[in-house]
Amino acid sequence: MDRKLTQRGEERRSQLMAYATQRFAQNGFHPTSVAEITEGLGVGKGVFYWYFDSKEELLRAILADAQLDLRRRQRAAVSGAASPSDGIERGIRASMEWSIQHPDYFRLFQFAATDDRFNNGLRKGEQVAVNDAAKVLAAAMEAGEIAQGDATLLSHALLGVHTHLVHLVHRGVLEPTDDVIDAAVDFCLHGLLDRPASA
Amino acid sequence: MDRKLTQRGEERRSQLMAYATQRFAQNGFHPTSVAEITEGLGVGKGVFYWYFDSKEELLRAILADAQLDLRRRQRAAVSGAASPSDGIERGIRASMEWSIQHPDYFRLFQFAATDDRFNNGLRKGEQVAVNDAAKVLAAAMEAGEIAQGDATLLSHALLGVHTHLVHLVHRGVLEPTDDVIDAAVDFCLHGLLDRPASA
DNA sequence: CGTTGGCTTGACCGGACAGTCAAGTAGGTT
DNA sequence: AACCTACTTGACTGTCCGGTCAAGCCAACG
Repeated sequence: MDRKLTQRGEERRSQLMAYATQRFAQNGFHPTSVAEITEGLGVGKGVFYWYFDSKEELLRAILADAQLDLRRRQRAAVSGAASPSDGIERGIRASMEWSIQHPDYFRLFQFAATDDRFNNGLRKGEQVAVNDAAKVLAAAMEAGEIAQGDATLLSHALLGVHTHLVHLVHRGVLEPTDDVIDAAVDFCLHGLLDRPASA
Repeated sequence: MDRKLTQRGEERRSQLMAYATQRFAQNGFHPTSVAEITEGLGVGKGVFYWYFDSKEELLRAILADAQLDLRRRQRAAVSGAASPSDGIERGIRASMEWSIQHPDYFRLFQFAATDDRFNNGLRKGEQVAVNDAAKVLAAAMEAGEIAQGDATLLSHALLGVHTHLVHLVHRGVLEPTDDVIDAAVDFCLHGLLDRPASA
């Protein structure tokens, strides 16, 4: 869908995306109908199809936006790092903070990962983020700051810890405090065996 | 749905569950219709509703079965452990092996975690498994085999590593070899900083 | 061989849903 | 004022879906 949009049009489009994000996250993608979205906004159904080709395209657009925002945040965090290993820590912290602050986006990512219709689009973005992380890890290995290993696989391990712990925060199992993030960082850096006394 | 089932009935029920598992995993729960399941099996639609109250109940039954099987495998693995830390390693290995061997179940778990209609049922089971793991971790801390920390949170961190790496195996990003499991175990035990040379 | 009850059939129902479209509105430009 | 075009409306369509049900089938048992 490529359409010339006025200022007003852009706002309407954003409004649709924001409301749909909320509904999809709370109610699920499939169970949420297009009519539910337009009615929730008090507009006619045609409005939706003026801005989006389909419900699927809408979700794809939402996911792309969210990924862009997350990556911006990650890049900004890592760019100020004093050393590779500091970059790792900043990356983990920034990712977790963002994910905790954006529960709806996080939830949509989780859903999209289970559906091939959307997963393919996500993978590209995840790939880029993981490659970035792997580069930092490789640099840290090079600098002797961390032990040798498969940088890509380790990046994914970090991602796994991040994802699962954030999920628990959103479920209310863990409090959204810095303690959780600290614990995640400690675990990623030291594992179970060799954890610093401060943990 | 409580119904007296003959041998034949039990087989039909299992057949429905097995086929639905496959379809749900490949095509998604919502996009897969009941008619698709019964037609795929070459039976009338009424057969489905003889064995299950609804599509939802079917998925719940599948998930419960899968969880039971996984927990059996985990318990068997951990029961033969020589020490708490050996139990941790066995638990991780058994869980990953099971998840790699049951991609459809794994995928349904992932989906169910994104949908409140099913997530609640899953949590109980996950809770039990995590509590088991936390007990082993606590014992290992007690025995001085691993550093002190929040055993529950650390169990979840292990779960996060497990889940994400298995996901990659199913996506074909990683080969389903023991190397992946070895790397996961190493990461969980030593983190990034203090990894043994063998890694 | 008749009866019981587990099992199967498939047409049917009410409703919901994604997407369309002809008609209309309104803000900006000339 | 006339006009253009971005935007909006909401009834409508065709389809599909979850679930029902009256009727029939058949294996087992007495």
